[in-house]
Amino acid sequence: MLTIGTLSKKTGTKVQTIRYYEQIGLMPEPGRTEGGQRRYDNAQLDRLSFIRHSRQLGFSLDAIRELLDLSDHPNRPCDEADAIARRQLKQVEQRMDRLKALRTELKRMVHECSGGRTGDCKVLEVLRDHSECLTEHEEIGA
Amino acid sequence: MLTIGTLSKKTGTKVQTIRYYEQIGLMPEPGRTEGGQRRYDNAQLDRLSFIRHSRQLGFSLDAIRELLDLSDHPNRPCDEADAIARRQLKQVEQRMDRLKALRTELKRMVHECSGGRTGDCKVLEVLRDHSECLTEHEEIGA
DNA sequence: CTTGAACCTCTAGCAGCTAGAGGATGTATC
DNA sequence: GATACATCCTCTAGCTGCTAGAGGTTCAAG
Repeated sequence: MLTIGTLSKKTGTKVQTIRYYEQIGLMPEPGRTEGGQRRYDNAQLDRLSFIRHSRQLGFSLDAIRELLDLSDHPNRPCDEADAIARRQLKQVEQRMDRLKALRTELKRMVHECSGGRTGDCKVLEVLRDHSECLTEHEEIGA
Repeated sequence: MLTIGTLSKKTGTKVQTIRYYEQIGLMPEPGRTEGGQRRYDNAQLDRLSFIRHSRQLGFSLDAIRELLDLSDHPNRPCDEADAIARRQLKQVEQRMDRLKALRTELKRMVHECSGGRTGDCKVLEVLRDHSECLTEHEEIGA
């Protein structure tokens, strides 16, 4: 019987976060002591580890919900899990591409700054005028 | 005299977002018609473009606030603007590193999935057991 | 039996918007 | 001048994924 604090330490998840996962139905409601404190078993520890690990790989809570669901039904074909992972991979690659463009632009900005007055600062100039950009970049909401 | 809708179209910013920027003090309060509708001038259009462009480059609203402030004082040395851009560049590079590790892991997951049942799906298996990971990855909150 | 760490619930906050309700204004056309 | 209708207004609440704090209770060790 594990307390929420133990679970927290074992998985590196904040206590509040565990309760949050329960609230949104990602973690099941655990048993309680007479006094009303949560007590977990190993299955729940595994589930939380799964969630955390998936989060580290960048999956959204919705995606994780699906993955958990698939994981709970070992006889279903695993195409879906595969598709979710592929989707995630694609997203990661897209984000990387965008970041690459940003890096190029930022490097150029920083490089060209000659250390004078803000009035002729290249950094600010570039920000003022998009047309100076050599690469395409659209980061917002990434 | 530009309406908020015109500003919106010219900068690719949602009307609501412009009002939000005003609310948090990033955009100045514009003039109003007798009826109370906002009317902008070109200086304000430039300012919004600056903000948007900075957002596209991934700067936080706080960073943008600083950059705008610097931009408003052309006689100050531009070290600060430079420092902000460097900071941003560093962040972008860190995010790229993390994404690279994630991509490796995701690729491996997807690659090893043989298309059977979820019960022996490699994707789910990897998520279940962090120790199978070949690379370090810590993405959460990135 | 007392102490004190860990637990409980509840509310509100973070970034950076976005959406919708419910109503007023501005402009073009007749 | 009337009408139509796109656009504007304010206000509130929602999104993701947590995180922090107030104010109070429970558990386990000594």
